[in-house]
Amino acid sequence: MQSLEELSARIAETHGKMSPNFRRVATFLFENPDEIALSSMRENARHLGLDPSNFVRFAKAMSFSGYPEMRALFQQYLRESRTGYVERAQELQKRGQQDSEAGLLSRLRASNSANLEQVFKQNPPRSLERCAEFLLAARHVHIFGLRSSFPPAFALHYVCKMVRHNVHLSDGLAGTFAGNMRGIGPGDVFVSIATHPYSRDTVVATRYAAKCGARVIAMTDHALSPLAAGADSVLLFNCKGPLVLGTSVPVMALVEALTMVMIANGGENALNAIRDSEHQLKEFAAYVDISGQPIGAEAVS
Amino acid sequence: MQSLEELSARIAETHGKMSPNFRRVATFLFENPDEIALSSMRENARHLGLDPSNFVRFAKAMSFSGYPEMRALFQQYLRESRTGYVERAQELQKRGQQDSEAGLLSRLRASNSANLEQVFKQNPPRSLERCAEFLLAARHVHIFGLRSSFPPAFALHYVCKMVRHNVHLSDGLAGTFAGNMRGIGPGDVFVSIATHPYSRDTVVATRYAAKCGARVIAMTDHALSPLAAGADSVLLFNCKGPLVLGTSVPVMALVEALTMVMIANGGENALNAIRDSEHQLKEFAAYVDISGQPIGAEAVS
DNA sequence: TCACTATTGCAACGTTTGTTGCAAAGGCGA
DNA sequence: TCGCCTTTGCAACAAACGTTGCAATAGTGA
Repeated sequence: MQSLEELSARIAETHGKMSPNFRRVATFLFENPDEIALSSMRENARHLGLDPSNFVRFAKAMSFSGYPEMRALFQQYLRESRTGYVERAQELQKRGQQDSEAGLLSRLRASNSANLEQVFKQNPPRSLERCAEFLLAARHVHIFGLRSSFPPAFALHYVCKMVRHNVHLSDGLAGTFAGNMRGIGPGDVFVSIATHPYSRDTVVATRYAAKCGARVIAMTDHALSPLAAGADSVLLFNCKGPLVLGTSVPVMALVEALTMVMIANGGENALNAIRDSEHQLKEFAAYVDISGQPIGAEAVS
Repeated sequence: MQSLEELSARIAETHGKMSPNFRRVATFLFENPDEIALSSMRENARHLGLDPSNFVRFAKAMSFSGYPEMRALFQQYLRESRTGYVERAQELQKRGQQDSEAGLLSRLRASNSANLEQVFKQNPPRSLERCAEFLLAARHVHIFGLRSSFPPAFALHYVCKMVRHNVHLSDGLAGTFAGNMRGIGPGDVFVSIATHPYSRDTVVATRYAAKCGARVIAMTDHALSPLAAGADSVLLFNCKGPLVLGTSVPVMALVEALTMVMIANGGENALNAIRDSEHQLKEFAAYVDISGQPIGAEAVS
């Protein structure tokens, strides 16, 4: 018995022949897997109104050496993919040899779905609205994200720039951090994006912005992130998955949710601004259709 | 002390004046929050080579009544980040009854889910594997994506660069397209990313690359896309959603699926390359922990 | 009905946990 | 150098833990 999947199969197979109490334990396992991992056996027994021994006997009936061995599975599940790059990559390769390529991908898909759910769960509409208000009311908006956090930063900047012109993306090109942030102060908004391990520059810049009196919106992966400390608003997302490196899918979803709320709250102005941007790009023949011909005004879909 | 945020602030505030061991404990908290929740105090102490009492004293120094009270915060956090199916379903129903803001967001979420499903449906493992082989065997890899397609291009480049050094991202900085692609030819791979409306530069560059004999991987939104014509491999994704502008979430998922397959197929070499990248970043103190201190080798868990 | 078996709570066992007093070690100013 | 304060490991403690033998109970077949 080495995986939750095996345990699940074993339970399903014997569920019909179980005693009432065993059945209650089994049900509890499925409905509260996190509690198995986090709470003690006795606590869970108390919560169920059962004697602790039921849990021990259940574990042994499932051919574990004891309860701790069974619980270890649930703990492992909870911390799955929360290890370092290297370990995760090794696991990835192991799995790749065992399972088919398709299995790997389906795991990725499952993790994506779960992470997306979490983004919407962890960040209530109120949080997003609050951030959107900050952005719309800001004198200047600075967006900061490095390395793997650069794509979402760029995406946020790309959209914000359409709605408002005073939006700046710090890409650190040729060490221009300081220059980009010159003059930041009260009335400005600083959006910083980072996940563990946190880039030094991002942390420093965020603290500097806060010190200068700017409002700070932190988009990060954990409430304990150095970005979250002292931020005016914190938006959370998960970046853990079966990938070797963190996934950016949830951040992107979060960024897009934020921009959507911002545009919705920005009224006609925001919509018109976007329409203008689009039109301008077409004017400059930035886009082409399938034949390679520039898209003219009449070709707008 | 009732929340992780408060704890975070308290630690950040006193981190400078902490004793060496306390600092190690603090660092451990931030880098392994899950282990605090899941493992026992003694286990974590063992893992750190520290006496258990350090943890107790640390908790008390942070004005907890004892270690369990501190750990409860971490457990609660882990619990909340992983809610059960039932709660999720209930919330889903609630969402439907809520105001328009939430309605918009739930539409966004639904569209995200659907698009993600489609990414995995439209691109069978075989396609991804084929692309991964191209990338791993290439002499040089060029990645091209502009505007809203730049984030996924950057993300792809960021990961590929860890595995292979001969990967180039065309960002069009100062009109350097042509320069970046100089010398492209047989044995090279050109990855181009674009959605409707297609950037003129991307189309031109892609055709040029194909003409030079490079293999072309097209990541685009439609089989009829100008990128798909003449490409050696086409990966498709959807970019339509309730947003005014297209969504980048599906492309990111596609990019990450591709990189995952690539790493899984890359063997020890890919693994070592990532290990090197990671190490190099820490060498240069690119990352910090909560206090703003560089993450040194001894802090690597 | 009786006898047999499976089920379950109880109570005690040894283990591990979180905790704390104490003393040794280390650092710093006078 | 001395003396003081902080830091840290050690060892012992109570509490909580997982575990198990035993007896009471409930259920089943003859």
